[in-house]
Amino acid sequence: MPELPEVESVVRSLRDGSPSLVGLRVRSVDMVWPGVFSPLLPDLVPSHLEGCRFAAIARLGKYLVFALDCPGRGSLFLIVHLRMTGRLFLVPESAAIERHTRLALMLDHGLALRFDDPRKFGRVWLADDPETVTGGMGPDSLTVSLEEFAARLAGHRRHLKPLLLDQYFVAGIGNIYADESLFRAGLHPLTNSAGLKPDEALRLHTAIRSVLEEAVAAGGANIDGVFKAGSFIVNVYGRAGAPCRVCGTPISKIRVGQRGTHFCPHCQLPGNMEA
DNA sequence: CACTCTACCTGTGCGC
DNA sequence: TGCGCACAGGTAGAGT
Repeated sequence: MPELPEVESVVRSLRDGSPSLVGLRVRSVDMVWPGVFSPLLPDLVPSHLEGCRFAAIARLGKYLVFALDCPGRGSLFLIVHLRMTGRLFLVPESAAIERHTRLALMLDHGLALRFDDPRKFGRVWLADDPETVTGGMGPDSLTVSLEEFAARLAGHRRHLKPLLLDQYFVAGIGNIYADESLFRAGLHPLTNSAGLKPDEALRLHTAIRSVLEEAVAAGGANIDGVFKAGSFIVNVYGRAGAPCRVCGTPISKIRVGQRGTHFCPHCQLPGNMEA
């Protein structure tokens, strides 16, 4: 389940790895599953992409944004969201298309950029301006300032868990890091954002930043037997019934806004939650 | 504005 | 062993 740290890890490996994607030119496009471009008309994709050269790679929330230089048309952006199970990686062009391969871009030097996604949730866009795809998202959760975060919190009257998951509030947090951040902040997931005291808002901001920074440094999360992008060890996500690593109380699991939500009932006191 | 539900998908793991 | 089914979750969109 790629969230901000996992997406950042993909950006870094494609940009800073050897070989780097930056500088490579698209020679041809294999539209293995055209639906990946939905709702764009897939017929138009190859003619837009062929001849374009990868110039830069960035991350906006959970989106990967590839800036391309295209002969005769200037800049173009290829934008990818991995959603639940998408993976993006460089392979030798001769590598076989696999069962879950959805898109392959044939590049210079016998390389190919592959997008594999068993669940078909992941999506790819082409745009002259990435804002047409990512526009409206909140500030990046890795870099948002305390002042802006606190002001945004006060502007809503919602439970903290669904608020953190809302990409229009802050961008980049998913179910794993929402639960981990609330645990580190010592805040119950049903705490109402509008009633947060200044020190609680500070704790939450600090927790989000430190959790995400540690997870980025670790190359993403390592969730026992489920998900293994990197080596970040979770405290609550997926640990229902297991002892809290701080106090030993069994971790609780509830549903909040249709989402599995994990927390320590001792370390994360109900506070100002309603009901 | 806040919420809930549904749809989109398929691999996994459970109970029987 | 095998079957059926709940479950996992990011996001959009519709409905309450």
